[in-house]
Amino acid sequence: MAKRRAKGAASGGSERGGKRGKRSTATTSSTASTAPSAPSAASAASAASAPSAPLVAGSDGTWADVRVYVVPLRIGAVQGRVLRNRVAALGGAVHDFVSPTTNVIVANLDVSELIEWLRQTTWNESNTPQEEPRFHKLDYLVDSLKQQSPISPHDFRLHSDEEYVAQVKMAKYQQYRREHQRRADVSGTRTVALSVAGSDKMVSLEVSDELAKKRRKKARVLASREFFACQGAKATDPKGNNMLVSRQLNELADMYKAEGDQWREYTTRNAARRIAKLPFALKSGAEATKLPKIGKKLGAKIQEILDTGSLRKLENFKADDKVVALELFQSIWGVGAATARKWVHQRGWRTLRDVRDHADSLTTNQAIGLKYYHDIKSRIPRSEVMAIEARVREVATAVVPGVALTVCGSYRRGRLTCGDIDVLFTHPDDKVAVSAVSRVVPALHDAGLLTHDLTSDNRGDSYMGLCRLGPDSLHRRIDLKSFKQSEYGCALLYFSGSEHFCRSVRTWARRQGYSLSERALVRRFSRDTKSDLPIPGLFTEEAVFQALGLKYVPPEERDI
DNA sequence: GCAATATGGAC
DNA sequence: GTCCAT
DNA sequence: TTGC
Ligand SMILES: O=c1ccn([C@H]2C[C@H](O)[C@@H](COP(=O)(O)OP(=O)(O)OP(=O)(O)O)O2)c(=O)[nH]1
Ligand SMILES: [Mg+2]
Repeated sequence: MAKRRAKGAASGGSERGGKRGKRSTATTSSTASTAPSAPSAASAASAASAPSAPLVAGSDGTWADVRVYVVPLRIGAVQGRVLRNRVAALGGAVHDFVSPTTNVIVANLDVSELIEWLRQTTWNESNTPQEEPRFHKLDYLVDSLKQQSPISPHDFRLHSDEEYVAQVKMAKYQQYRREHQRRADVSGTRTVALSVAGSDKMVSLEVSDELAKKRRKKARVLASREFFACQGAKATDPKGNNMLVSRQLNELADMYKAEGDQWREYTTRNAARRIAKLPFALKSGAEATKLPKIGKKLGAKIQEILDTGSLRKLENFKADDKVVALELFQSIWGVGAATARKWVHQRGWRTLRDVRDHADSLTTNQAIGLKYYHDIKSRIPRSEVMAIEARVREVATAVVPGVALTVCGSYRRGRLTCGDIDVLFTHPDDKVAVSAVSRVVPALHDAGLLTHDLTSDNRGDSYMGLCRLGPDSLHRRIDLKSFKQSEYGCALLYFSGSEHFCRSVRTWARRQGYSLSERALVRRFSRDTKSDLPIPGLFTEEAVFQALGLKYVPPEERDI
């Protein structure tokens, strides 16, 4: 069955860095002698004597939390001094430089000039605001100072002001990407994990790795990890600025999937994910094409959505009964793009009834998928997963003493409902570990929990099938997999997903010269060894993250 | 022209 | 090798 | 569909 991907709510990441940008060396300074124009009549001078007014949206109406930097361009010395004194007199802080605590930046520039200023400035740890500052035009500060009663930025020329902020944010985002195209940090250490006798706990040690240290010299220019979805830590924009766009692109991806167009699906869905997490509203398709992996075609589609609220290409797909049927058929477990295409285009089928009427042309698994179509489609409440886990654990420990099992997948990521149950098994004895599933499966059948097999080879280390708690419960999809303890870190990382997270980690690994599978992390043929070199000791997920130079991400934050 | 995760079972 | 799955 |  083709699982429908998460709706526009997911966050995403681009795994391919943008082009390398030249770094400007210009530095910002409050004493910059660059103010080009003569002081015009300081419009702010007349702003005197007003009581407090808020400068930041949602502030408490005082200036206490306002820490402002005034860009010293197109602002005369006199006007600048007056503004700064005024803010200070009302209790706000005035910064001579942009600092980590600056939260308001005021500039008497148009957007392109401000973008240029951002570009010309070398941003580093000491001058990059920790929280996204608000950008405002000079008028904003002047008017805020002038007001008797408090005004919020949203009351003030809402449209142009928000537009200004959005454009600047995009420029800053791109600046950030450019600045972070840098050399990978090859740590020169690697992790060794030791299993502790009589326990399934393991200990990680970091040891010096002479090989890695040698490699440090040869480290090539690699993408920076913060641009990978698996390190993004960015959730969907809570304000839902671009919901309309991201939802429709995600639906378009569903249509491409229905047609079996894997790569259009992939790019479109990633675009939808990344747009969903932008912290500001897209204003045009052209603006969107500044994001990596959003090119001309997607830009035009986004523009159409912004203009008309809908996308003709998507509407056409949705109105096409062939496409609707393709999607329907692929939602049967065991039916993929090729089979659906055959049924629709060669046999003219359109409904589940059509499929049911030709049951003889189904594979064994498809027949099961069709019979339990609705059971399999419905999501499993977390509580039911826990009940199934308890039964599996009970049976498994009885038949394989000392076995350890972990329910992974969306359950481990903390989802309240799950599409299926994904269970990993291991055991301190490798021989027992790899045979765990094949020993447990017959016992689960005997216990009445397993009802249908979707894998027939029952000697393997992997099982797929249906299970149910009892005659009043729905049939649920369940996957069981066995791994050696030495593979368990990689196995947990794989089986816990999400799919997008998994692909992101593996793409990152490949960029670093590794290949990551559910069993192992291997260094791809290093000249010296002439063949692939498995990294030993990856008993835990932490060890795998560390070996890859990634910050550990708990399962709950992998739900991207 | 090619890669975009990596792997395994069924046929 | 293709299809389908995770 | 995008980017190299
Ligand atoms: O194409 C895929 C699909 C899945 N996986 C991994 C990640 C995923 O988390 C795990 C289990 O897959 P499943 O399909 O069960 O996804 P899930 O994350 O558990 O979500 P659901 O609630 O739909 O089961 O297998 C992949 O690597 N590639
Ligand atoms: Mg699952």
